[in-house]
Amino acid sequence: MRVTISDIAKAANVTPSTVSRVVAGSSLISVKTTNKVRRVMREMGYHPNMIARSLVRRSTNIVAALLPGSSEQVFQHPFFSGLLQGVMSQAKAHGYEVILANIDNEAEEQLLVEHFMGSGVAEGMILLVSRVGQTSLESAVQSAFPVSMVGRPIDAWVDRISWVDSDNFAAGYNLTRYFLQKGRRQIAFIGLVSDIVVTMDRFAGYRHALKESGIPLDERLVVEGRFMDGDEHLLTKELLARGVRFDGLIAADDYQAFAAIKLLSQNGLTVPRDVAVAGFNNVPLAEYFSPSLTSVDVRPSSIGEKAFDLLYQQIENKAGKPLHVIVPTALIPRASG
Amino acid sequence: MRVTISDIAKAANVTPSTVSRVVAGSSLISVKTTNKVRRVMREMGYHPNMIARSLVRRSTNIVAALLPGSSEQVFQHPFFSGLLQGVMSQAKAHGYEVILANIDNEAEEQLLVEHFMGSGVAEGMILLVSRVGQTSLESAVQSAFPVSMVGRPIDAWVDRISWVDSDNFAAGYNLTRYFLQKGRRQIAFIGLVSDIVVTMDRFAGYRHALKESGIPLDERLVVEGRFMDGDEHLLTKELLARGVRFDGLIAADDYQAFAAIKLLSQNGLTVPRDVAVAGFNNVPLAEYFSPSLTSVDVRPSSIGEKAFDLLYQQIENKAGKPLHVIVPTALIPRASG
DNA sequence: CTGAAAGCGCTTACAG
DNA sequence: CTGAAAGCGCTTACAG
Repeated sequence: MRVTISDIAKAANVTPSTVSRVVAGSSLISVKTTNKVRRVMREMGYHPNMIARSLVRRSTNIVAALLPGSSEQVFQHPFFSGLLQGVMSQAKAHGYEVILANIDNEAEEQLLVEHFMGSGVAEGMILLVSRVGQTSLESAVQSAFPVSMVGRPIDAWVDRISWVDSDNFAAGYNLTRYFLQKGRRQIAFIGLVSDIVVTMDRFAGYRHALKESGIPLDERLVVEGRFMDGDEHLLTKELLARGVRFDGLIAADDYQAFAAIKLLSQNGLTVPRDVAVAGFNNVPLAEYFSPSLTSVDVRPSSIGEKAFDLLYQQIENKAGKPLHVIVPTALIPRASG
Repeated sequence: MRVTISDIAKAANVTPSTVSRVVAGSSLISVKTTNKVRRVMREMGYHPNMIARSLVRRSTNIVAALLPGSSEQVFQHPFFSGLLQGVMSQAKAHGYEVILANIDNEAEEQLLVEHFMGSGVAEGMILLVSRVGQTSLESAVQSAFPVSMVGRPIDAWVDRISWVDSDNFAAGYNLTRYFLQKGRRQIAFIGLVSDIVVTMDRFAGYRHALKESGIPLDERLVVEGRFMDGDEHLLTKELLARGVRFDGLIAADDYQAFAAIKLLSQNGLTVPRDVAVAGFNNVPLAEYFSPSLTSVDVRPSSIGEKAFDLLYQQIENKAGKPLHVIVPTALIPRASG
């Protein structure tokens, strides 16, 4: 049997109240009593039961982190690992535990959100999700349950919830400008997905840079589609199938860029000589790949840290207004373009 | 204020006991009462407080997963992502939540283990750690706190604790045989670390295969060292510095193999023509790399699933003996050798 | 400085 | 089939 506070109280000839105060480090208790109780606790191997404490304090020091999708690819994507790492380091710094949950589908998302709001286990939740329009958040927002999310939500939600995002517009703009300055003129953009805000923002930056340079947007150079798990090359395949010449290629994600480089070389095109290629996320592989990949570091662990910080602020101050943080990005030029 | 079981009881004109039974789905309660209570619960938006429930049931349906190291590299290594994915899918299947914790250093490991054993939050813990000799487990094993770990522990612990491991000896053996059959004779092994059992086992398989073929082990072809975070190339650098010819190279981890290929080519050696190269873990990049990397799939998500299963068995049956599971590996031949 | 008492929100023998 | 009561292991006003 576990040793409880009243076991200690008996052994130390005090009441549970006193033991509790010693555990809490109260300065009310005399040094003598404190020492005696401490000794008994040590001897008997006492550990406070956090569940009981949580029940009375109404706080668990636990937050939930919800990861979208259970697909291997999503789970293993370095962006999410980075996010998680940031969340966990800040959680640890503030004495919080992190419950990790993955969302298999939209129906489950609703259930999970309600579960975490209702069960009293988590004091708040972080949605590691960029996809939006999530009705699942409606109840959370209305009941002022602390929530923060990664990725800017759609406009209607933008001020109702705390979020962190990269400056994806600037990142897309800068990357495109970089290619333009290197003399590229027919720059393709692949991996646009209309309900993934991140890709839309990057694309908007790309479009703006072209416009600024007086280059008309050629829609045949834009390939939409959410491909992963080894199907990323289909984007480039489609692009090639359109038969339009291009000398630059920007992919919404590094893995799509890797697949592009591979497919281009299979089609007799040399990177960067014939086509400059770049991606987003600066995954570890970007450095190892041959040619090494020009990419944009979005600092996922910083994003994760901020996501926790925003959540923490809401937990501390329930009345506070939702806040937004933009984490800057950094262009990492490498051999691919 | 949250709605509690007694709020529901009042509104439905029954006692808390009855509501509790309805929540639990007890068949004792009349259909009429059940329906009435259910309706009230729905109307008032009742969610059971899991903390209170856990306190009385003495079970939280939460397990802890402890991840070694906080370094980016470890956290982002696909092997650990795979492990985590497996753990989480089985946890979900059994109605468990997973608290993720990372261990920054050995001192913290001890604290974390004690925390999770003592606080009553987690019903058991999974150590996603191969490193061993861990005195931190002594107390867990003695108090019969459910634990499972990934990676075979040292001999003294092998029957005291449940664990899952790959058949690393066989994997090392098979990979070496594969190179031998392709006519390679001077096969180097890099990334051996004496206190990482995984690498020792892979190395033992390598040595055994050589011996079986009557090829003496040349110690100058074995490079020890735990390198990560971009320093992996130092292993190959050391190997080259020794000035001994080799036509095969086996790295304890794929990332070390990538770094090797890169460094070899910088030194004018072509893979696989001059040197066949292979690694372990079959990370997603292995397929994308140029040349694609021969590797060993260790099925990390299966390992994670088993690790949860073993833990679950102990939670269900505290008296049960520790169990061991070996997950088979698969050699994935690719262009590098 | 310390104690007695109430209470956090549940569950579950025990009665009827 | 339902209720009254005790209890899970803590914390914290209230008293002294």
